[in-house]
Amino acid sequence: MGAQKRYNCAVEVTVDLIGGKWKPVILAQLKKGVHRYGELRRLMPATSEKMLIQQLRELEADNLVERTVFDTVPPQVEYRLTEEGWSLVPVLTAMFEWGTKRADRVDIELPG
Amino acid sequence: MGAQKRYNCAVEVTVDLIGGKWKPVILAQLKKGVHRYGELRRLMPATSEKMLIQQLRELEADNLVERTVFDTVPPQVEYRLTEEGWSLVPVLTAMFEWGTKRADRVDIELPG
DNA sequence: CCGCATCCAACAGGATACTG
DNA sequence: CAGTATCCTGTTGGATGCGG
Repeated sequence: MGAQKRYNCAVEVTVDLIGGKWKPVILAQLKKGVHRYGELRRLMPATSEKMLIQQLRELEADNLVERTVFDTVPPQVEYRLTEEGWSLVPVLTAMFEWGTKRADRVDIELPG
Repeated sequence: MGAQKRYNCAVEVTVDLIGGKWKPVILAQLKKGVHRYGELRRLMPATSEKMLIQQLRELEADNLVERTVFDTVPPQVEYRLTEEGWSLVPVLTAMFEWGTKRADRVDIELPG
């Protein structure tokens, strides 16, 4: 176990886990609260189904997100942050706040 | 001006600018101080010349990094954060600290 | 020393159609 | 509702060699 990969900087570890286009966005949404699959889809309309489910699976494998299935009809699946996921909040918050300020400076429109 | 692209979340703006495998690492290195090109290469041995120069150019174009050329023999080029780049420090710090703790939890070795 | 040019492999990501 | 399966494309990233 451990030591499968070589990192020269702690930042690389973080990038390896939450890098990519969508993971930070998914986590930021889940930071606001538990969400069903369909809710996430609506919150992230630019993401394809494939990417969303794929990234969710990877986040689950890395123990950052927890998936709960309710055996109902119709099916219901909830996603929430794990404790490890919650530990990412400072990163997510910093990214959200910087993005907000940058959007303001460069005149980018953001919803809400 | 502005409004070239559609974002549904402020986090997407940040990912768009400092996403990818190397930009956060480059910025984290420059946060520690001004560095020459060769120094960055040694600090990031896993990066190819092509990627390093390419990412530096993009960071420069986005006004996060400033490039200074000294007309000497041999040539000397310094890279430093711009004011806009410095505004990213909370993000970089959060990523560094989370990576450090995660490495500790999962038993990953980090230099220094 | 600080790059650029070229070629190539791998993977992240997107479009579409289908299923329990 | 919550996914799967398949196919396809663009970007990321690596290797190598050359140039001011």
